[in-house]
Amino acid sequence: MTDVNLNILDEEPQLCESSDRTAYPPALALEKAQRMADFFGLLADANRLRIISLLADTELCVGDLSIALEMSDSAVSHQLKTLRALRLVRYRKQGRHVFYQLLDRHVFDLYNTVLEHLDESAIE
Amino acid sequence: MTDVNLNILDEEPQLCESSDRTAYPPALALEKAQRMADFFGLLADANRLRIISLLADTELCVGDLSIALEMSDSAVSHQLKTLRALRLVRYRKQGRHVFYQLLDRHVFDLYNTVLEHLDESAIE
DNA sequence: TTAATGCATGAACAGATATTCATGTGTTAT
DNA sequence: ATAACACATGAATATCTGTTCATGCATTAA
Repeated sequence: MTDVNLNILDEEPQLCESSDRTAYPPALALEKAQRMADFFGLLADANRLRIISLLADTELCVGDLSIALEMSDSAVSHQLKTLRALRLVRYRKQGRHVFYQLLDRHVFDLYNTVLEHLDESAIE
Repeated sequence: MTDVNLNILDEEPQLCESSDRTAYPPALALEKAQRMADFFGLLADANRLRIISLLADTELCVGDLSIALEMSDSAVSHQLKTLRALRLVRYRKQGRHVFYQLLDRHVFDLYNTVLEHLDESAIE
């Protein structure tokens, strides 16, 4: 209880201020990190997640989504625009309706992974 | 090639504007969606991802991180504050240094999942 | 043809967030 | 004791982002 260093790996570099940046383990490249961040950012909006959850199971048009999610048509449409831009959804036009469907299953896998994670451990 | 409805499931409800919200499949509850969004939001910042990538392999102090990532001490410290608030990192004080280490492996799993995903498919 | 519907979109606005800057606290070195 | 160092933090700032509002376009209904 007194030894705070108890469970720490002892082979840690302990560089501490070598001031030579190359002495440190290579960090994730900023550009790649930014692309990952953008990807996670897609899932970092509650309404977008709810749209994804619906479009994963069912093909729905904009009006359907706005009713089911109690959002405005415009808000839904804007969200779908971003999902479209990243090819996460496909859509087909039928008359004056536009039906959307989730295209990228990988995104849905991630969605489910985190959903289960939050169920077991209250992340807060 | 002419049938746009080719690969669409035919048992789709096609509700379209039933105007009864309960007629639609239940959307992810807004509160839960928000918690998921917050979780993804944690990973939606390039510098935070780079911090996570370093702390997953190595125990480092604030100064180390700021040098390795070419960020200001203050910016790093602020980021660590948010990671700390969510119990994603542990830290131990040693003299005037504070060493940080990634605590939540689940986050790192997600990190790696997306990292690999971006490697194979250029998401843009 | 005219009106109404479904959707898209640009601009404006509001809220969130990451960084910098200034400052404070505690520790080590001189 | 005094100075330098490592880190934390509040405030201010700038940027990003999601929604609303107004409008436009295409399609269907009257």
